[in-house]
Amino acid sequence: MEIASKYNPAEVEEKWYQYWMDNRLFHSEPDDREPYTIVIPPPNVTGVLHMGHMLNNTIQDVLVRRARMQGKNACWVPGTDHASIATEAKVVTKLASQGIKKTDLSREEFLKHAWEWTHEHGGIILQQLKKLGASCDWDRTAFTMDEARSESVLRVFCDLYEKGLIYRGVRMVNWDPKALTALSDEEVIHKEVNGKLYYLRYKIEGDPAGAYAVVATTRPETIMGDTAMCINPNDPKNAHLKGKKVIVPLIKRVIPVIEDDYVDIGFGTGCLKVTPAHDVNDYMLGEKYNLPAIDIFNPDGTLNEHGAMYAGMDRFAVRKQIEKDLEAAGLMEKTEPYTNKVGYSERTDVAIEPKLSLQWFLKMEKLAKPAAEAVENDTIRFYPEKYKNTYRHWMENIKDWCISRQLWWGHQIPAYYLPQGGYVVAMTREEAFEKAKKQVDYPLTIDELKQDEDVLDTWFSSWLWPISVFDGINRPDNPDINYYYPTSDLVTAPDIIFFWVARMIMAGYEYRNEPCFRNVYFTGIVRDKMGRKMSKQLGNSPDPIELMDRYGADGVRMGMLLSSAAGNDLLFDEALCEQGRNFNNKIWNAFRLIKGWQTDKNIAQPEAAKIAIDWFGSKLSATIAELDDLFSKYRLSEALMLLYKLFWDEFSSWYLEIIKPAYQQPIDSETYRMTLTYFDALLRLLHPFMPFITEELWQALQQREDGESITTALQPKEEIIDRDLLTHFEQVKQVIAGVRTIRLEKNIPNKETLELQATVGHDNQFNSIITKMGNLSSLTIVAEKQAGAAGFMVGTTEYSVPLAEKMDVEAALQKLKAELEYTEGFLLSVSKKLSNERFVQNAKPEIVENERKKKADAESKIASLKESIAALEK
RNA sequence: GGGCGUUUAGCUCAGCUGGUUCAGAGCAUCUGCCUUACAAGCAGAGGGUCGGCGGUUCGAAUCCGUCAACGCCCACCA
Repeated sequence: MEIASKYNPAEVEEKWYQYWMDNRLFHSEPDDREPYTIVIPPPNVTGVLHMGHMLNNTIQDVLVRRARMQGKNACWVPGTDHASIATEAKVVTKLASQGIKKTDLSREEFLKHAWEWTHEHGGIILQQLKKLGASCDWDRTAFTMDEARSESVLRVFCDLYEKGLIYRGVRMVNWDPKALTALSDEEVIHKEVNGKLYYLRYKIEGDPAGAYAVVATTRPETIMGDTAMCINPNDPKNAHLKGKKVIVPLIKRVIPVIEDDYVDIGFGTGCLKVTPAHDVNDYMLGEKYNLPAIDIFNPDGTLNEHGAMYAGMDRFAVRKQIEKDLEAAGLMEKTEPYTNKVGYSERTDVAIEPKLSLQWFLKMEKLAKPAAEAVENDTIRFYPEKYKNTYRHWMENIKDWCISRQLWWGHQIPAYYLPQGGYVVAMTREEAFEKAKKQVDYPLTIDELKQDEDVLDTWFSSWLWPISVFDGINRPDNPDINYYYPTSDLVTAPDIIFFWVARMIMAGYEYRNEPCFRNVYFTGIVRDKMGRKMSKQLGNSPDPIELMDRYGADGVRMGMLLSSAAGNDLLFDEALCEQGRNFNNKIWNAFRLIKGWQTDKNIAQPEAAKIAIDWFGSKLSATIAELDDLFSKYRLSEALMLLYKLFWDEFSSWYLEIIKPAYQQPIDSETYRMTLTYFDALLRLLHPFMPFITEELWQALQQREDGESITTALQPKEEIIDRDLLTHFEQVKQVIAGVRTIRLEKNIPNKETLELQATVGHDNQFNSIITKMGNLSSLTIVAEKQAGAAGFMVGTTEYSVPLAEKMDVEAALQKLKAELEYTEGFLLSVSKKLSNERFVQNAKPEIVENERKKKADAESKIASLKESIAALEK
């Protein structure tokens, strides 16, 4: 059978994914085995795969596949998120393109469109994950708005309400004038903006001279909402304003001057305009001094009737216009350039408007306590650990969570308002009706109940995810939740540590009284190789699907993993995928070589092969031990690199080359058998990283049973490690490299055999290997180095290759002298150390001993170098 | 304004509790090879005063201080 010299991923990937599905290899049911559970960070239901998903899901798949191959009952639950605000925005845009305005639709009509959109685009991303090789249990696919998850959300809302943790109230919230909804603090991104500081003149009421106070503000358009001016009581320069009233420019409303030491004497003029409806601090002052709050904005950021002559204009247009008007009226003292931080909506990227509104909130303090402790005492571990600090800081300063959104796409808040005021909270309208009847003493029909129009924040469903995917909220004692929960690892990006991770931990303790996962692996952000964040606008984000077409899923997976330590940003470079692809090809060709050999039972096993088998066995075991350690620390890219080197350098370049029979010659069956065993083990070790090629070759390696798969084969175990052998073998490699270097330097073709002479200290037991790999005609021990031979040293043993042609004595001398000089310098520093009494006294004995050995070795090396030099100089 | 983190070879990064894993890896570079598994390859080689300065110590990439650059998170100074 002819095998192509290049691996073609396209031919095998789909085939094996189908095979895995057909044999339900990723499906999990509770049993006696130890569970290993991961819940996917659910991507937006209408999203498409981007590089961040690639990284994140590759890591999860590596962990899941490895756990599965360790004999654990591995369960990776996939699913999608309804992404309330993002999806609603997409639907609104799509409708707009068809000439339909959201406001023209009823809630039901809009939701119909949204569901259509969801069904049309939903699940694309899950199909893309299959291409990546994600070994999810697709039978368990969940959606944050499917029936079970929705019921969970409502149940939790009712429960927290009953517990008194959810309340409704008027608060200053972050208002998104584009999405027309309130946002949580976490959804606001502060950006530095270049603006102006405007100095406005507020005339003092009744002052005959027309004196005025000057107020510095960044938002002159809000003066119509001013209900006071505030000064610091200890500010001498504004003392004359005490007890006075001032007149708001343009609209000429009279407002009092109040005093509070919140005001910074040094900022601006020390006078602060107070607009309780549009600034968080002003709101607090308003509360304190009982000031009226005048809301001058419509929800969309235009000015309402309180905006007087600016009514109907957009807030930013008003800012420009009012500047001119104030100047014209002589009420603008001056403006100066000023940079300040402005909050922007994470989703719509418009400036947030602080707005007083009636919203639902969740009290966080009680929920946060066990969640904070769990991370602090390492019940839940973060990788990398530095995020513990970030987490702690947030938890200690946690504020109540605004959970209501003025949107339609989401879980509608299960609060029902009574016709004559008041409300009840219940799972269903029917239940609400029952409750309501008991509360009122007037006749009530079920239709008179009006359900709250708002929906819940998306994260209010996501925070239940590790529990709700196993239906642990609705049925808290079902076999799935009892078996799979707590989940094992969570793999996610650090930017949602507060949105999601922290809140999941809270929900976990509140509803299961247990951590929701044991370990959290934070991935970095995928950037381009120039370090820029990948974005659609920059167009620097490659299409993952296209990448996989080009390099194979395994190649891309490897590319992602090669440079991504936990928590480190990944500078994505296609060259890494190329490296991944090349590695696939290397494995493929090693397979071709092995498969091409004919065995012959009658050939005796060569000594070199026998030694190589022993050596590689130890090397393999040592690597497995190291691999286990790396995995326990979640150092995945190092783990992969370790295997890469094991396969490429140790197995291909050394082991295979040593055992390789001469061209078209058969191999002895014992060596062949062991080689297949090793290859099988290597494939299993590599499988979590590169699932497709390893399955393809594992199946081709020998006859497998129907439905058998490497995905459920066990990881190879560590066996005996002969450290001595490993050390010796490294010296053998050096000897061979020495011979090869001489070949290269002297321009001797590989085909030509060489003689190698070794002085005392050479270990004869590896001669068969050295002879084969160095293509030697003889390897002899000599008492003294022959003059005119090219040489090198390994440890304290000197090797030389007598050459027929005349060698370049000068060059050889120079090389030897340089080495002598270096070694003498080295000896000097070691001797110095040893003659230092304090070192000998203070350092650990084994270290001193080591220094003595270094000294002895250096001395012997110097002696032999001097001899060689003397011989040459004769 | 607070807090955290990073700085080691051209690039991306390892170097745990100070001393034989101490100056490393992969990629890139250079040299020689189309040697019938693989040129997407083979063999070999070069390359860093471990960000600067100061300190502790017999000994510092490693500990302490300080400065600098960069990055991230949090924060209501208009």
